Amino acid sequence: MAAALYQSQNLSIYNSLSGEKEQFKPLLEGNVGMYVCGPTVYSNVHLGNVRTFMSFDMIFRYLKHLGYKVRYVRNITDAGHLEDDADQGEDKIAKKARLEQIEPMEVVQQYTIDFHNILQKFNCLPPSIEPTATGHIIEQIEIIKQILDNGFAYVENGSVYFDVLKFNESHDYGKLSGRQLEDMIANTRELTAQSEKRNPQDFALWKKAEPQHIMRWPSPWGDGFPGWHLECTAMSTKYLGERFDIHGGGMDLKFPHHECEIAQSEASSGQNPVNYWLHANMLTLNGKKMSKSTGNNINPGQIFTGESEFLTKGYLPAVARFFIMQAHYRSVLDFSNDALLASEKGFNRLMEAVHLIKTLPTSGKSSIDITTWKQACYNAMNDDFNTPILIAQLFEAVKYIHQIKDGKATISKENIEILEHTVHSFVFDVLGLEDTNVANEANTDKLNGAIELLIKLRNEARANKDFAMSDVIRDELQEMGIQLKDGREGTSYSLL
RNA sequence: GGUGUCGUGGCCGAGUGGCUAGGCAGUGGUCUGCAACACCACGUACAGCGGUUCGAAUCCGCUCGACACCUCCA
Repeated sequence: MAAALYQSQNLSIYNSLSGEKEQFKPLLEGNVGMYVCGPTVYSNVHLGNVRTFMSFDMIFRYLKHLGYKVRYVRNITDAGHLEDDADQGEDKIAKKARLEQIEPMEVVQQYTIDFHNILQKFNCLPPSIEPTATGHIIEQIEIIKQILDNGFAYVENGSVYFDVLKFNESHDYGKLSGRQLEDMIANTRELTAQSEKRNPQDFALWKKAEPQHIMRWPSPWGDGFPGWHLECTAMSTKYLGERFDIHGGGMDLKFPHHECEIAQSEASSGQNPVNYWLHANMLTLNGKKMSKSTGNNINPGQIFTGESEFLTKGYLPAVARFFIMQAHYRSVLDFSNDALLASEKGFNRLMEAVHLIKTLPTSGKSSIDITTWKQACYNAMNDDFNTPILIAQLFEAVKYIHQIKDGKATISKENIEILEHTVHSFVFDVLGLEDTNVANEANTDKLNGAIELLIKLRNEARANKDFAMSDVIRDELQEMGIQLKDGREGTSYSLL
């Protein structure tokens, strides 16, 4: 068996916990456990959500490409996510169900399906395991018991709260987000409502269900429902263990959500749960964070149709994915129609070149150093998944491909296989860009014949200097989205 | 107010002490019946001010500005 790629490639990852790039070394050689916080399914995903999941999809894909066996767990939050983190307010899903007068699980089902559909359109691979919060109530209760036993939580009127102050005496609450508990306390606003919590920094592990609350489960503390932060701890522990390699999520979950996860694990199992914390940055619109509540957002489906005040036309999902991959996952990226337009052109140029590879002539010798180029692609990805640099390298390959085609460079049979394989691996497998030509393959033969005929007729007209006729054929095909290209070796076409 | 990130050429967007990022747009050229497409060539930019250094967009300080988290959001 050939050695896995990861043995020769030196992957380093920016770890939010240390604030530094670190060499990646999984706990168990050849295996990676990765947990990513999934959506709360109370409304349609917006494009900002998609960016995060797409970023981790790319990471998942690259790890697999390197030969790691990856267990990728991404949850569905279908209970327990309250409207604010002060542990007040209604459950988001229950509220939606009340407003629409349907069962909470209907809400969950509807938006889970929407979530899956959208991610599939963007060519995101499904995770290895996609657990739901409501499916893991027992596990959550068990963790609460442990935290209580260890003295880091207290019961108050049927609810259980995590005792942050107590925890901070022996542990470091705030190490992920770089906060000091003292600062947090000093900056806490006065709570108007009287709280059951001993301290405003404390967070709910289990909330007592009021009689009208429909999403409820029995527990040692009475009927209630689990706290939002606890779900992720329960599910990651169950499927990846008390310690695992990678935990990801959006930047906005760093505090308090991920900070609380660390605290819960340390307070229950005594383990610092995660080796590498990864945070994907925000996607902005008009320079501001996309947000469901302010209306500054765009639904992914609108990108395909162009039905949005922010867009002049629709775009292929692959174009949107290419646009997102052109920025580093840790950078803020601003979404705009102009940027998408530019990406569309670049994407098309890349695809054209990819399709040219199999038509290239080979020769005995290569004038291009393919091995060095290939390693440059890996170096880009090994440097904290730097997809913009990878894409720049892919455009280097586009240049090579044209040089070879024009006879300005040569490539050996052996090297062209490396070129083709590498380009395909990175474009399709790692970046997850969909081949725009494949979709039409079924009709290609018939279409091909018809267009070839038109090309033949047009060229006859041109030979007879009947340019009026030849231009009609050319222009009307153009209208239909078929572009004729007059080249040195005759006329070819491409679908726009 | 606290914490953090960032400010790159017309636009998007990498990089990070000395060596071309890349894409889009633009200009010139090749090709063409004319075009389109395609390809080739071309841009020395890093908020401002000071400092460190042989040398800084890259390090340090200050100023200005933006964004994010602290309060639901990926």
